Amino acid sequence: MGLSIVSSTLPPRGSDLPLLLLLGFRALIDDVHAELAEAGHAGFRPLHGVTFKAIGDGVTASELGRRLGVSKQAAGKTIEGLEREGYVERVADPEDARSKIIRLTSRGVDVQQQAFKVMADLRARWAERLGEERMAAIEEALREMTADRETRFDIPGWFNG
Amino acid sequence: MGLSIVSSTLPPRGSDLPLLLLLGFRALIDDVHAELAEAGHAGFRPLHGVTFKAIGDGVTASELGRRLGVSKQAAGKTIEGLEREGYVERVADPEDARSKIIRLTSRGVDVQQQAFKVMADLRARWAERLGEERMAAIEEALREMTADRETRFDIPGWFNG
DNA sequence: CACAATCGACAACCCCATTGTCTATTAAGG
DNA sequence: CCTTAATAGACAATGGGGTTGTCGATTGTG
Repeated sequence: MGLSIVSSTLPPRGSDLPLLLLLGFRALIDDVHAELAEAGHAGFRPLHGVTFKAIGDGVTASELGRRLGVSKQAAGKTIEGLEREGYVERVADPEDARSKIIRLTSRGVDVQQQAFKVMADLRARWAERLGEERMAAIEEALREMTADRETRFDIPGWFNG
Repeated sequence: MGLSIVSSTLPPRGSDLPLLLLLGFRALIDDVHAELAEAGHAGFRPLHGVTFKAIGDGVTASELGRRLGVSKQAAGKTIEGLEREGYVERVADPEDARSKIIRLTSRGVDVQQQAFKVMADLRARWAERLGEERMAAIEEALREMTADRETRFDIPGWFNG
């Protein structure tokens, strides 16, 4: 393909920083899930990872809904799916008879551990190519620029609107 | 909150690189859309930006669907929405009577230009805080690590599964 | 000991994306 | 040419996933 007569307006220099961050993120996540798929977790999606992070050490369906930015009913549906695949379980809350605590099963913890390991491996691979110094500089810089922002888990709603 | 007796398994060092990239991306995108909202484009969502990128200099609904990783019907719906808000228009394809070309209106180009400008400004702000050298190093590193990946626009389907 | 608030479950609804089908148009091959 | 396959976009029917609304049970508050 050649040059088009009617070209789009050129983006100014430096406006592709968000895209670069997104591409980097996607590259890592894709590699992580490729590894997970090989390890028998083919159905595990990036969104599940976020849900796992939101679950943390255990939450109620209502709280999970709040963290994910969806209704508690929607969170319940998500949980059902993860429960069916054996990643999470619901146990009675000893301190509140209304609540059921959602927490990772050993299989869930296993996926998470594997994911963490792959991420660390990928980080090492990046460091290998970029040099440990540059790698650390990137991390430090990103930490600095995002220090005032809290980690939010409502990715789909946030992005899709 | 204190230390919980049952703590979650600790993520290994270096496994938070994806999260850092995501946080950085989100920080930038949030700031961009905050500015756009003030400029009268409150309904403009991150997903719309991706759609704009996928539209490029003009595409058919079918092609847009392929780029976004959704059916042409779904792409058509998205287009209707953007059309209603005056961001895109459909014009007949002079070379193919079946096709209608979707392209940005002047209003659409305006939002895009503004978004580009805000992104460049934010990049400058980052450079101010990190130093131009570090900023450039990050960009260069990300470019290097994502050079072999093509830019894909199927974000929602990719992430949500 | 009332009373408001919250938890999870159930039901009804809605939006959006999907598949399937249709006509019009284009491209390819004999 | 003329037939046949492929593609564009419109329309219809379906389904998944989200939403609101309601309910009984339980908790916390004054």
